Amino acid sequence: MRMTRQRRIILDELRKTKDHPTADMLYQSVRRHLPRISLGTVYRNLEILAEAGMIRKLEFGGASRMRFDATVSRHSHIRCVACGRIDDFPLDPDLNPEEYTAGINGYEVLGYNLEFYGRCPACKAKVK
Amino acid sequence: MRMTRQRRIILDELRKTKDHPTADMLYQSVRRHLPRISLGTVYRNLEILAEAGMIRKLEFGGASRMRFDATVSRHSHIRCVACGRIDDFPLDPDLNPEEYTAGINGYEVLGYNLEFYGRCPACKAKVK
DNA sequence: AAAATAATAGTAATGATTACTATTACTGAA
DNA sequence: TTCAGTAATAGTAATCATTACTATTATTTT
Repeated sequence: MRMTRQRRIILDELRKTKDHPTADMLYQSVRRHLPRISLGTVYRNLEILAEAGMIRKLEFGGASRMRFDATVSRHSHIRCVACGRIDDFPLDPDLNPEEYTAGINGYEVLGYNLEFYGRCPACKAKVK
Repeated sequence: MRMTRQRRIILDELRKTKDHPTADMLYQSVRRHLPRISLGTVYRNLEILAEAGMIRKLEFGGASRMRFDATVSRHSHIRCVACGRIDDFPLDPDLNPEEYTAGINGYEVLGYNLEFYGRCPACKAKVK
């Protein structure tokens, strides 16, 4: 993977912020450095950086648009149902979700979603 | 809310299946009973039924399309990363997510997403 | 039954994302 | 260093799920 000027600046801009921007938000801030960059380049590079494990792609339930996160270490998110803001917070693997409900980052916690992913019996058999 | 023929059949078709269909999948099966129904009607009614708490809307991370679930009681989901299949499974509020990893429904469990939602400090202050 | 209201079918619009294409910028071997 | 090969880009068009719109139809209320 070539670290092009465009790719470098996209990564830098993402790392500068803590607010899990959408592709378009990043496009706006990257344009201040590279006025001729195209939105497609931003999307493509975010995809490539995510595949390389350098950033994370968040497809947050309830939000239509994809969001991106430069923090790749394990952590969780809390989203404000009123304004859509998303904050990081540390995930404690020894806690069950119910035990977090006493105020995360000053939020009033309303609930959580816990979804698992894996390989179903049929696909497990197929690949192996 | 009027329980129109269309709305009734959409609800019935959703209740018949366990595989969390998309709006379009439901549209296909409802059309077998109402050949002239429109996709917009399916979307609108799914929205109305979800608001009434009669069904649940799943916006599963990693899946682009919305999915619908006639089971409104508390439960969780596991998605196959290979084929996209989504299965239900019971959520135990006393377990932390790590403790589920010993095979859910015959799945090979690869991981989980835990996301919280609530009201952020700013919005909490605003509304009250 | 007439008036008021809600829902529908069909179609058009929206908006995020992806695909395409000609051009440009690297890379690495001769 | 040069030049052939390859990757990446800008700009634009296409895709596709969802939502909005509108004239018409169905249901409820008075």
